[in-house]
Amino acid sequence: MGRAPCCDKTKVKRGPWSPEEDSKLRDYIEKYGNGGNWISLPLKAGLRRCGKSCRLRWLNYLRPNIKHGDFSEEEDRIIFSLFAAIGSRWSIIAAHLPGRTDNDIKNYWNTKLRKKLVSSSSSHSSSAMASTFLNPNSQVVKRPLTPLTTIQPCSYNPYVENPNQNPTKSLISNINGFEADQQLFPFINPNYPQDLSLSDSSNNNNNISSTTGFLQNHNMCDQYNNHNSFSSHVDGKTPEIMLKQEEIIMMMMIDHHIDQRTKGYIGDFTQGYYNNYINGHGDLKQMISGTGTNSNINMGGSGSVSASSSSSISNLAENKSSSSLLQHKCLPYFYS
DNA sequence: AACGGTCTCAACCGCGGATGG
DNA sequence: CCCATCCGCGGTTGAGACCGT
Repeated sequence: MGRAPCCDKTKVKRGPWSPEEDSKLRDYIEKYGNGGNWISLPLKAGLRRCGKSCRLRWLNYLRPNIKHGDFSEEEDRIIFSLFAAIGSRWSIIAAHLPGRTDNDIKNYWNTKLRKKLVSSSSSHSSSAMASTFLNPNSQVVKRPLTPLTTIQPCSYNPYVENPNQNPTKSLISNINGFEADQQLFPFINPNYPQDLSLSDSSNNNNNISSTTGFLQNHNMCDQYNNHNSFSSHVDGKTPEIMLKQEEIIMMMMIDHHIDQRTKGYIGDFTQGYYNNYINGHGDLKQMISGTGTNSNINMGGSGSVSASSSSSISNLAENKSSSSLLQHKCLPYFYS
């Protein structure tokens, strides 16, 4: 039994909005707002439309200060950075781009940016990132593997948003206890040379990028920010944005970890956590055992977190293979 | 000019979460 | 605590525009 429809589809108009309908909706909202209820708005405004359709039309098209047209290179960089950090959370990404809607950004990513990414990555020795991921024994990885046996403090947190740009919405504020854990996410290489060229002296915190809000000493995001994204490395061989397998896994684990936090699990992000996670994901295990590169991973600590109620594990239980997780969280980097 | 393939993007769909009775 | 309702989100669709032959 499916969910009841939000309105009677036979009694509402669908498809493109006419100028008259736009005018009615704009006039009504400018006078009365949405009255806290989109469902009843169409009736009050004299529109034969579904409330959800009105909401969408207003948010994506009619609302003031909507920016249409081409995206700037700076906007591209911000989208790349945020997508790398948080994936397809379009509404959060949109919050960093004044005037842009989540729908716009989603469309832009799907039609333009992803292709840009593919064409750039494919210019590196036949899609370096794809081959790195899909063929674990690939020799494309030039950067030494991160020594994960050493826990290094890491200030990167993909869920931190620039407090200067977006004071209203911060995921971190909703995830109790998460702040402390960011120091336990060592999926960056702390020894990798940092490029702080975008440090903004006008910013009170010189470690925060004025454009993206990401802390400057995060390898991955800063390499998006500080270079022409996906351009050739100086040595002409190593795409700087390349993710290592353990970085990918760590990103997935972080997502998993946050999911657990939101469900009230408060265990540490540790060796035990890592082992539980990997053991719960057969394909990851296979990927790792196939390479041997991560066999000495040691997350430090001794605590452990049950993985049995995470959304990731639930996905497995529902026979959504963890490849779908890979697809969601990782493959956007590797489309070829 | 005609046609077919591709691209774009506004709009729709359905789900999960939040909220309030 | 349960249930109904609404909101907001991300994924998907499809009509029209565009492009190449």
